[in-house]
Amino acid sequence: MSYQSRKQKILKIVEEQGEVDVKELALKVETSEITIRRDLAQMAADGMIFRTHGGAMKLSLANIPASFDQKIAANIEQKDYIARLAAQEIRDGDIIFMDCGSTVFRLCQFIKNKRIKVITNSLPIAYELSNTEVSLNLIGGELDSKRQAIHGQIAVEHIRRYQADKAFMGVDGISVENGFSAASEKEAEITTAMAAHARQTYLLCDSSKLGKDKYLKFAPINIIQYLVTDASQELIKPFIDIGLHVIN
Amino acid sequence: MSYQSRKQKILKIVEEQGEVDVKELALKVETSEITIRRDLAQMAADGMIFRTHGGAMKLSLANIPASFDQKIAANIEQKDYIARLAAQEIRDGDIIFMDCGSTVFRLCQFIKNKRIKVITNSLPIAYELSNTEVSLNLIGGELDSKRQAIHGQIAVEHIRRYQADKAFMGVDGISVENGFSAASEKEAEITTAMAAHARQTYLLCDSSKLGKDKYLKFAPINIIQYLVTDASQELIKPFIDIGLHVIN
DNA sequence: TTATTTATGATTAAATTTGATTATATTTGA
DNA sequence: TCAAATATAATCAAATTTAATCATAAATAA
Repeated sequence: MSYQSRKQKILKIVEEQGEVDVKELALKVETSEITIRRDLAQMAADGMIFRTHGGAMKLSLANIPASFDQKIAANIEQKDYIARLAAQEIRDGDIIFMDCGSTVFRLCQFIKNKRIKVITNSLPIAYELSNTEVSLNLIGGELDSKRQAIHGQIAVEHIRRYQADKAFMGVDGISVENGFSAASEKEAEITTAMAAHARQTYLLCDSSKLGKDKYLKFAPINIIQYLVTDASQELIKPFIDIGLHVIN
Repeated sequence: MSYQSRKQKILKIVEEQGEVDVKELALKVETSEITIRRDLAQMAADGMIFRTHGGAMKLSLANIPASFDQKIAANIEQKDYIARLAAQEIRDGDIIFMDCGSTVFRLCQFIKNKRIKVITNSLPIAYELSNTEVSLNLIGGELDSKRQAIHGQIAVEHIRRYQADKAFMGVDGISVENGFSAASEKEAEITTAMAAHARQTYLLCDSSKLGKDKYLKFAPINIIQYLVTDASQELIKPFIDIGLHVIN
């Protein structure tokens, strides 16, 4: 059986059952487990399935409750490392933007006791920071339930009313060649608007996104001044070379 | 079963029941208590649930400040009675305003499956209605942490952008003689703005507030068309006499 | 043909997930 | 308040899964 038709078979099984483990797939497709793993890795990279530990899931099942959750669950250590570094940049009295990135969310735990004002479009952040020392300003507009965040024209106009000291943001992809890229126009709008209305802009970005491009390129790299990351010197170097401040 | 789908299962149970303990979850998900604890710890860190001693709670139930919690808990029966009546006025396709009143909050449970758009300044309502059939529009601006709601000039301007079918609101005091009165200017602003931008305005008001005045008189009674209440005929009569529709 | 790439499988090492155990912390009720 | 009951955290160990190499076979190209 060809490589392609095997993949199709796998996809069909995953779609039908919702969730399968590697062993079962190997049996049904009559191949070794290691081949199944290789196939699954590729298919997950192509966004055809959601890879779980031990098997795979249908995308729709994996995403429904909140794609935000799974994003957040990934690479927790790196994200906390990055968030802690970013938190050190914040001074009492600052007015900061926080977008709906999963790494940005991890910032919350480190800033609960700071006397700052946070302007955010993220519902989880709003929830996490309500009843803390932080003074909150919510960006208004339509709620995107998948991201648990507010997007759209109204949100952008809201952002434009303010001038913040710092903006802390995430992004789907960033590279020296193509600048910022996103998987959604909505996120791009917010990122651009926040960057334009903050004196200093920090990108919180784990190594998995550095040097990667997504389908929508939306801004040159120089809309930010600081890159906070856990990435290696090697990965960071091109960004330093073009004049970005890198915190790591 | 992968841990991803186990987490989803847990989340679903927590959302449905509002509150569960570890033992029950372990039983239902068929795993050990320690695994449940680990999952809950992660989910709480990710802001998906609220971790309690012994189990977990739905976010919208937890972390609400005591003041708001008490307001909601007070006179539950009357509030639910009023909320149920109000919910019957809502049709699929409606665009409605909901303010941060505690009786208005009780409306949520009755409208989760309606295909409507809700524009609200209340954070608890936003949490309660996120991930339901309802499409949400959040009013932006400064968060008042005591009321868990957004108030202020920016919020008022946000409201003015929209024209809704119906507005559902609470108030601190209402009387035939003095109209609407509130304990805070901020609430008065929001009430006035919502009433002005809805075709039909419903006041949800338990008997304890009927005929009472608070220190700030801010609007004549005729900014609303409907009064939804549990009050006795005797209390209601003056309002009917001046031409208000009373639902009870 | 021969060389080279590609796909697959086997083996081993590393990482992840889970459960058990024990010590610590929290809650509850006298 | 204290003590008993309960829940949690921390540590360790086992099982499972995955990643990393290497080797082999098949397919492709020169």
